[in-house]
Amino acid sequence: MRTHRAGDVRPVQVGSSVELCGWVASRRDHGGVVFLDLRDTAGIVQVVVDPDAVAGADVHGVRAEYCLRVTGTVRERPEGTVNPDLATGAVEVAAATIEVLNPSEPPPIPIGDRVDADEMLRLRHRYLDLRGERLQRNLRLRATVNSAIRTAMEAQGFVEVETPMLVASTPEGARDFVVPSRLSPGEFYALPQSPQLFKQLLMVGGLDRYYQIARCLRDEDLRADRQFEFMQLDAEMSFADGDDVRAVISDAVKAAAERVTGEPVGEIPVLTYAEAMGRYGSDKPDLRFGLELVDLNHVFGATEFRAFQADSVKGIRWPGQAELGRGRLDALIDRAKQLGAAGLVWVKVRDGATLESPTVKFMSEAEQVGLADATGAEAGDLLLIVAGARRMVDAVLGTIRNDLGRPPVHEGGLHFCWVVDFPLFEDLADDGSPIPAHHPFTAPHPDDVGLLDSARGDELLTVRSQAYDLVCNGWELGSGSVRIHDGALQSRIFELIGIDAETAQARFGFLLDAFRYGAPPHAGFAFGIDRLVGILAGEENIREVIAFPKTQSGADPLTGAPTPVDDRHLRELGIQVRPKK
RNA sequence: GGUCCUGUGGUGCAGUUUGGAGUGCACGCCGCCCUGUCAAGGCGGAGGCCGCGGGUUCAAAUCCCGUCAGGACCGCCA
Repeated sequence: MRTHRAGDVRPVQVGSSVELCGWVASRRDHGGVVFLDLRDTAGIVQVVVDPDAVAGADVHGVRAEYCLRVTGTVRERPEGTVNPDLATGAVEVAAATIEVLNPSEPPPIPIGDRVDADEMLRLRHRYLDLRGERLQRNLRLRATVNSAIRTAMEAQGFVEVETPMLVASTPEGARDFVVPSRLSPGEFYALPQSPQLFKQLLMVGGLDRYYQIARCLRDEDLRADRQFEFMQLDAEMSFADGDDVRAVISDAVKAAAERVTGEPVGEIPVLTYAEAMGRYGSDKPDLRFGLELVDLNHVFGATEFRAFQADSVKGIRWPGQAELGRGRLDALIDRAKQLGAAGLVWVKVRDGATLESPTVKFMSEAEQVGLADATGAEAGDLLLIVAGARRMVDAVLGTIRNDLGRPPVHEGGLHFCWVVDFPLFEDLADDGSPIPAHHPFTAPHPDDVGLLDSARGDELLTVRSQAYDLVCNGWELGSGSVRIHDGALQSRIFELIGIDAETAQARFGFLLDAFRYGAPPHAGFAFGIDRLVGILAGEENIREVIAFPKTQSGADPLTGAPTPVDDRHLRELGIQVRPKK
């Protein structure tokens, strides 16, 4: 039907006949001459129509988003009418014939690079929104990322294996989406939260290096960076440790980023969890900006200032902000309190390193000097200090750091980092048993295995694991770990987290059974494609990189999902729906 | 489960603080004019359950209560 794509027409085609298909992006009808901007997936080209000379449809009747086939001749634009904003702006197509392939009603949302339509309308008419530059660009970028990842993984000997979508439900982790079984009424499949167990079985099965761009489903509340269903690069390696896995994943992520941006991504730095929390107050630190947390414990170790007599005293130096007004300072204090701190002390640094604050009078001379030294304070800076329990101080200052300095997603380049040595347990349950931070197959750090037996209570929370996260610009892209392949150690972990042998066998028996047959040491990783694509596309919201996303309440305004189903259908499944309260 | 923001012709907004006639802006739509525009321009026109329900009031887009929808966040996401 066509010889070229509209957006591909260039001066080399001047003089030749072309046949183009696309949509009317805009029309400018001057009566005696009509300009049509014809859009297709490659871009826009200007078609010039002389109503008296053109064959086919009445050009005055053509409207926005009509689907057209245009034949004509490419010519240089007359002097002074070149449009530098268009890739095709040096040329235009003089129309010989115009064929209306399909007319269009006036579109309910504007189509183009402008993005001011209500998102509900955009989703309801997604097929129109998809015609616009933004989603076209984002979906192509996404395809590029997928392709680069596949190429990189295959080059390293990884085999793509598909795992089932109908799996067994497990009580751990996120809420499962559940699928009723017709052949076993009253029983249910779950949709996979991830291929976790299957990929470990593939290792036992000798596949050695597995990967999959896998769809994962979790029935949890949606967010700007979370949908019910999302894609992960899921991978697992045998005879490999965390370093091996991180090297492979770094390679794939870098390949994707480089294919998209054209810029090399440098070596990805590795931080320990303790370092990330200590310096950035976050396990997903945004390394695009400074404002690092400064430890002040050595300065205020013997202080008379009651507010600073605490487990941890830390601060942030905010350069050049000493003129901040009372209102902003009070807002920072409120923010700190809202985040769980008892308060927040601000100190303004004046000329000659004089400190100004309602609290300076409580600090000794040596403490004031020490504070200025430790933070590297210069005249004009503002210091923000929080004291209290160590975890709270880090968390509060980490959040405030992001409040103060975090740039929009499209600014500041790409700053990946690995965070390693995560704690094995995130907290203690009410009965005192530790709650796993990752999943129960995560191997403890080799240096801390002894602690599993000796540690009591809170001490267990210091046990490190061999779990690691990949972070970019403050977004958690994904996580992985070295898995336990030793049956005795696995039993010990189950015991610690309060899963007795019987329960473990009932839930994970098939995996534990498999591990009895010479399971290889293995480690793996999974990261979210949607989030990576979001960052690379400069989008704050992953709905912008998904063709057909759902709203925050889990609805699809286009198809109307979710919907009720027929009673007959329910009866077949042995399901009765309870009336709403 | 919770906190906050938003809801006004087809679209994007202003109007809500301080109640007084559906008032306004831009885009789009319809008609006419127009041979170099590119978000074309000119003239004219149509188009409204102010999300929905209730309350207060002589009077509600505006104040109050509830509810629905969308969004941001907390909880949740091993």
